[in-house]
Amino acid sequence: MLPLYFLLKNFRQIITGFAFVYLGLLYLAAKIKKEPSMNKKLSINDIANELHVAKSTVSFILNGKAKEKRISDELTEKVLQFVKEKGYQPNQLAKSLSTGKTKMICLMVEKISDYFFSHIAFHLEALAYKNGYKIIYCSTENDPEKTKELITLLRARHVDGYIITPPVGIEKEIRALISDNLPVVLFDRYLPNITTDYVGLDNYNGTFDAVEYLVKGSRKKIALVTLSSDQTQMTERQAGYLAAMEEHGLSPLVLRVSFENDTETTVEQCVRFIKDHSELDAIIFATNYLALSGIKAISDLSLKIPTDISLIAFDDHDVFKIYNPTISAISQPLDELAKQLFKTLLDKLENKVRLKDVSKVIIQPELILRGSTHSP
Amino acid sequence: MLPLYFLLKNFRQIITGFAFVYLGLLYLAAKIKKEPSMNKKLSINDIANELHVAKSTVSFILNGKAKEKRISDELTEKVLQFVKEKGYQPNQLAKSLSTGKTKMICLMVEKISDYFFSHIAFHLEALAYKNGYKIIYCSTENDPEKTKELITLLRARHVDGYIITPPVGIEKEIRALISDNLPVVLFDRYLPNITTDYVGLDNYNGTFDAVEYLVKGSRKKIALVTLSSDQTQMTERQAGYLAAMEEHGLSPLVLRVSFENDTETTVEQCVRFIKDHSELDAIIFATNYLALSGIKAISDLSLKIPTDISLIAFDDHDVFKIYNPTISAISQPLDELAKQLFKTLLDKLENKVRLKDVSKVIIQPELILRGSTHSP
DNA sequence: TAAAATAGCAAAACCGGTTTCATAATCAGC
DNA sequence: GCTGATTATGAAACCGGTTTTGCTATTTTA
Repeated sequence: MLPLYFLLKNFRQIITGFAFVYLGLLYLAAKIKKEPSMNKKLSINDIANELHVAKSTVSFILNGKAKEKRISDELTEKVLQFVKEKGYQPNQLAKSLSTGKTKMICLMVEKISDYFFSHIAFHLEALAYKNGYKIIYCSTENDPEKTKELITLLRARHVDGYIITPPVGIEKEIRALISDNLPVVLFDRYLPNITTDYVGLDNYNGTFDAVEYLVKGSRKKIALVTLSSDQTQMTERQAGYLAAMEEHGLSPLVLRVSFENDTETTVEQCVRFIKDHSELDAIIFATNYLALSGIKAISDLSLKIPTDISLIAFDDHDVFKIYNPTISAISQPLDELAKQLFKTLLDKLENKVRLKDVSKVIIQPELILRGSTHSP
Repeated sequence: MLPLYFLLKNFRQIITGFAFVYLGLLYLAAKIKKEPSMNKKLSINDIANELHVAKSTVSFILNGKAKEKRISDELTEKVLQFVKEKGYQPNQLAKSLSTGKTKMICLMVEKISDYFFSHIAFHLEALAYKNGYKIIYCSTENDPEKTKELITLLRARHVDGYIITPPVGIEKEIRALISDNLPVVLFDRYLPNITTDYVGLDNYNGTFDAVEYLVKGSRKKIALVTLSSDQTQMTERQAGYLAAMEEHGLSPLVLRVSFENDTETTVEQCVRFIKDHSELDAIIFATNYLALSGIKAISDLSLKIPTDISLIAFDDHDVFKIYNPTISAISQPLDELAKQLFKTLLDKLENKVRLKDVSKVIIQPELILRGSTHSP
């Protein structure tokens, strides 16, 4: 107890001593701080100091809560004027840290350079921009391990929501996101065991209708060239094809190409496939880049499109419009997909829809008929 | 002085009173905090509390400064073990706020869905990933006003560096970035009045060599189809063409197409152009999408490639490899460009190179000869 | 006319990290 | 036995916002 007693007894002297030291330090600090004249960005503290107001007051005014917090019009005007003059931009990092919202969303696709994904990215960005969001993109390259790591990294950055084309094998991580109340919208393909928002194409109808159309054009030997992939969009496309073939009593013929093939290998495989099945009169390609390889193969074999063989590609491509002949496609409405995708996510982000309520949006593809198919 | 004196006199009692109140509050706070059992993420504070250490100590250990700060191996091990068990991920926002580094870079291109840009984006992402960076992309759509706003938004988010394909008219903003010591690498095109890092193609040589090649193949009437744009990459391509034509004593012929054209309009303009100049025996297209329109035009006119007319496109495209005939291209080495681009930026970000020292990297294009050109 | 309500703003706590400074304990040297 | 250096760690300031709480002066109500 003695030291405490000593303290008490000499309280005033001690305080006085400290006060002088403190003043001295203040002076020095001011001296030092003024010196560098750095072009440091204006902070809310600077504004508060310069105007001799509390920073809370400034914060309220800047966030449009002046009325609510009963701050005088006079002061409000003064602050707004000052901010406008100085061109103050609040630090988003600080804002994010305190609010917990980053206004960033993650776009995780298979490969950003793909025609389909880069176009979705473009449309999404426009929508995000309008709503004050920024997009971080990443490519999963269909690697579950890489994807898991990406999710970890993005969680550390506290992005507000996720748009993902999931590779199989990341069910646990998606579930973790959901159970932590982070909005996730799956896209293009889904994970069968996971209940969450999804936006995608009616792949089944796409190939089904394509087969129907070819059949009407008197094609009988219709093959499907697809990827050896168990992703839903691929299995659906195949299912649609098989169902339509069965419905018309035709025997299906499917070539499955490895995902890891380079273009040359795929072309070779197509060439052999077509040679081995000389009776073929039509091919449906399950993706646009498979179609590109297929076209090359057909060209190498000197077959005529559509006389010898009719073609329909899943997913449109700029090239299909200018190739000779032009190539028919089962087209995904890119802007509509992006729109639905963003709306679904935004509804969750802005709590217009409860997190638990899932929505599935299935967009209908459009069969765009061009020169590569006979009209019925 | 009286109240102060009163305070001093009753100091101990007051303290005791406060102590009890404090303890009571602590208890309540604990009660309340425990109740929700939220799955709130582990913070460095939680770790410090649970292990009864200061958070500074934890921070040092986690940042590999244990040795430097002479923290005992024992404690270090204990903390690391705990962190590993609980799977702690530090909050990047907090980290960024205090360090001033976000480990994010901005990729600002003309349009992310373009073949060229989306491929650059893909390569860049891979490099960024390896180095712990994330990329925010945005499309300028060549609109200086939009671009200015984008820069403002990204500055507020404190991205560490910028990779930009600049539209003309944002000189001031770029200068502002530079003078605030933010690394900026311009790319694909540059702003003549601004001294900063740049990575781009030798556009001049690209068209120059293309003309040379065509001339060697006995082509005399060589036209250039380009954009009516004053961006450097375009003016350079045109300059290379004009210089080569002059060198060979040939009279140049240039069609300038508006940037805002839709595909149909461009095709029409090409058709008219070719019709109006029936003597044409070769065309160089200044971009790959112009070439696509041009090919369509030529196909519509039933001209034979390369018999009637030879073709070379600036910037390769997947389609050029499969079109019949295949299309020759002045190819930009995408991975090399991305590599140099990222290296230039990273050198600045990691202070391997001083901010003021600018580097210009000019990549040589590769003339890829395919079916659309006669061999000399 | 005193008590209660409200206007108007300041102060402080908080978000989750990093970094500087302080302190206590031990040990070497004079 | 006192001083000074070293070791090992804790406390606190800071980054720049948001939000809760607190305080005073005035106005309204009983």
